[in-house]
Amino acid sequence: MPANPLDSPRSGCPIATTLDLLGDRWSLVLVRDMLNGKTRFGEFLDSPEKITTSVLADRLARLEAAGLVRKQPYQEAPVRYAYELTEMGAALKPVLQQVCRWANRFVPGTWTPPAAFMAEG
Amino acid sequence: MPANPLDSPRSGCPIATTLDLLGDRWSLVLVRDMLNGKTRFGEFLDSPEKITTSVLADRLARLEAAGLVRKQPYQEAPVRYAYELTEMGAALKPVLQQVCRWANRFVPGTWTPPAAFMAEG
DNA sequence: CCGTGTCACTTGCGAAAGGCAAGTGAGGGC
DNA sequence: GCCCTCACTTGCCTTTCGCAAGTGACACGG
Repeated sequence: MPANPLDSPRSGCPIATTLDLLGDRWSLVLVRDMLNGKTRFGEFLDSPEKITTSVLADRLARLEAAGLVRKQPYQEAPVRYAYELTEMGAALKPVLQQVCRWANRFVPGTWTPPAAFMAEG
Repeated sequence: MPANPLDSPRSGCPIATTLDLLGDRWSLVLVRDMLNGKTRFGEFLDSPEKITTSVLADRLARLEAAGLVRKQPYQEAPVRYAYELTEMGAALKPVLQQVCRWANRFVPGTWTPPAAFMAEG
């Protein structure tokens, strides 16, 4: 796949184009974690879904290339980076809220997200 | 992957569980087509994203196993099947509408969906 | 009958992506 | 000097994807 899938979408359909970028099992899990305040590599590894380091590094790079995530050093010596959502990335929140509503209604056993996450949507 | 990923979710998180089922580049494209009235194998092949027959057969089977899609014969001799969304599948419409709003706002070059698709959301 | 065509798939194969485990390197603490 | 943490990278193997071709049931035309 290209580094930034938005460079060569399969079609102009907004759904297909979004799936070119986010249509895998991990990207939106990372967006979820960032919406919940996680910023560091090690924090993403701690999530219960257990992403591997190689896939995590790849997804962070792709999300950054696509403009959803910004990578900033939060300290020097040694340099450590914080990953945070851009406006474009944070704007996926209503999408994830709808996903949660759907899953809570139709898929038994899914957790109810914290009220703070579902608010203002 | 298991035939029905909802049998062994990575976690109880509604987002992760939904991605176990729909987190690939094709499933939601098919849901989109069905929401737009397509029902037959050949119709899905005609979409501009050009899914291959093997992936299409696999995704239809998985969506059926998960309860999002119902497969019904619409004629005999030869038997031909129509695929249509169940209530669970059709309930993904608000998710796709949010995806369209996001993409139209942030991804240049995406088509504006027909008003009928975006209505009542 | 016999070939041609359509529909709905299945099969085979090489390429790409994903999962797992181990390694690396910069620095901090003792 | 030694071990620890953090943030990755590398290698290897398995799974999935994409493309192409093949299959089987039937309708239609000549």
